[in-house]
Amino acid sequence: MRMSKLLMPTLREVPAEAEIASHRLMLRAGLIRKLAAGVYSYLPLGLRTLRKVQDIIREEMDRAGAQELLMSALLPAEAYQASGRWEVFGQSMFRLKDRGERDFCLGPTHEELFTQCVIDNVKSYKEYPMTLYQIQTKYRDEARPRFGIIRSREFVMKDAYSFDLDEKGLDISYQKMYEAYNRIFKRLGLDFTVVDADSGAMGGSGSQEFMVKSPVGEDGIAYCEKCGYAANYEKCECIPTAVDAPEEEKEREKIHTPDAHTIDELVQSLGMKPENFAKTIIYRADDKYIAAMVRGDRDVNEVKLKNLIGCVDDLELAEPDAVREITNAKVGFAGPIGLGIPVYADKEVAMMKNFIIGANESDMHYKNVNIDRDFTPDVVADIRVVVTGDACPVCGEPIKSEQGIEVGHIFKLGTKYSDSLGLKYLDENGKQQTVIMGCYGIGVTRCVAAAIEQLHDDDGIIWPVSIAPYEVLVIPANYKNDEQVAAAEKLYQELKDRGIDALIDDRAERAGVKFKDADLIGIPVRLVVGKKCGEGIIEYKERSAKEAIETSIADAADKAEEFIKKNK
RNA sequence: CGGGAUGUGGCUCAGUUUGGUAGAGCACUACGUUCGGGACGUAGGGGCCGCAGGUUCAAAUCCUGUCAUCCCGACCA
Repeated sequence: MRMSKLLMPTLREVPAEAEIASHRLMLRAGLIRKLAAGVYSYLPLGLRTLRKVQDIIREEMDRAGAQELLMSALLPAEAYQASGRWEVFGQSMFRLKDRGERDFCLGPTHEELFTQCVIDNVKSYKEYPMTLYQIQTKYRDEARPRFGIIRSREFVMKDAYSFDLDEKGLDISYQKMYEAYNRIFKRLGLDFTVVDADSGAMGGSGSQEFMVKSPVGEDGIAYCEKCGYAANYEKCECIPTAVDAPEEEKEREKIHTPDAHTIDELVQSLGMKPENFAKTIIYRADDKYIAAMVRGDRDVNEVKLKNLIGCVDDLELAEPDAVREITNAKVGFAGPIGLGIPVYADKEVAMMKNFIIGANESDMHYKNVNIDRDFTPDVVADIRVVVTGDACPVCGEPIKSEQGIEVGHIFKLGTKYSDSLGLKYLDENGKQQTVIMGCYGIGVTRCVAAAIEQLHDDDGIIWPVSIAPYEVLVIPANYKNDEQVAAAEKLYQELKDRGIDALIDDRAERAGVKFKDADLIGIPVRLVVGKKCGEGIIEYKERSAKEAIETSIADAADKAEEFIKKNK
């Protein structure tokens, strides 16, 4: 491609709307343009990269035995009504009506459609196992789109669904996808981690996320350097630790604690440490109320709590009025003694001695409280959020933490959709069985942003060869020098003849402008035909390298090709 | 959905406090000089000052409403 003909509107200045590196660079390098919040157009360079990502995904999915198909993005309401998700999705679904006032939506995800497709078209158990996938545009009306392409309202996703006759089959299908995903992200040049993830209230034994480590990531990763354990923060199991040296149980005492309704204020007024307190937090789970207890220095993990109580829909902090009614006190003085709702205590609370709790009476707390003697929780379980330094649940070493961008998720769905939609089969004994499903997603557009987030410097993008819009960029340094231009054109032609994605900067621009743009758009190899052209010498530079090296014109194409092949 | 901020030419922003009829840099067009890390000079083109009301002799500027965008949080199959 000739740059003089390429729609590549690079920006010298940073658009005010962009906060993070990938967003800034995608705008500056002319990859995308915004149409509305969370809605972007892909310009030629951006599209080429997006396509290359898709091609890699396609190759690896096909290699793993999955079949590609394509569902509509425009879907009738009925598709989601049987599974109940027409309601569940609520505001985050783009809804519309056709001219006959029938309800439609723009598909946010396609579990139901794939399940229905199999129901309609697969007639015999002999056709299983089967894995289907598509690369498709999804629509979600995010409450808050952000970070450019990382969290947008229209995005490209690869979603795959496996259909198996039994659990053992699902394990095999899942494993194949696990391996395919590892190959895909490696080929995309991403530095990623696989973490255990939450599988939601609907159960399911396996769920793993592929995370690209990045400070701008929206998910927390807890990991262990020693044994390699890694989990989503929400999922990470917590090993309870006792803080107090063993001591005698003391007499329980009611104490006056005026206006001390936070742990901080209690610590101030009583001169104790946060870990001497147990906080009791009132939640509304769907339409009933429950209490959760964790140590004063811990936080409740709402995902764990939600899974534990089997709360399907909504788990939220109780409204202040409800708290006052339940505890007979101002907000901030809740405690388990005499509380009329179920109490879920964290394992660590069960290990505490002589601790302090709210007394369900305004401005009053109890001290020297002991579990079982003074109250008995209905359930004791792991319901807290992991913190850095906690013991690794596998080997006990201190846990570390990092932020990550979720680029892939593989998940054993089980029979959620096959049950609700009726995907069954007759086995060889004529007995009716339910098909078992898995689902596997990759945020394709998000991968592009994640790659840039991880691979850039102050000057611009540093594309890995596999997804670079072009592989080699040829620059005649002085466009008025006929010798340089002719040599550059010849080199460009040779690269193209070798099947390399080559780009030539044939614009009537000064060298400085061309170099700046070259760095910004991040083409992996740059060949500059300049002053030493007459001696048969040009400059070879890899975008990731600091320095350029001189090479003969004769060798340049070989050198470039070798690098491309090696890193593709 | 709660909190905060911002809307002025394609981009970055000044002008708003103290109303007086719109400006800079970059980009664009033409010519000349320059020519290996975003050149310089001269001359140009381009703006319903987000939108709608209101106050006023006069509104980018003050008031009311509304829309949009960004940031923090909540939410996130």
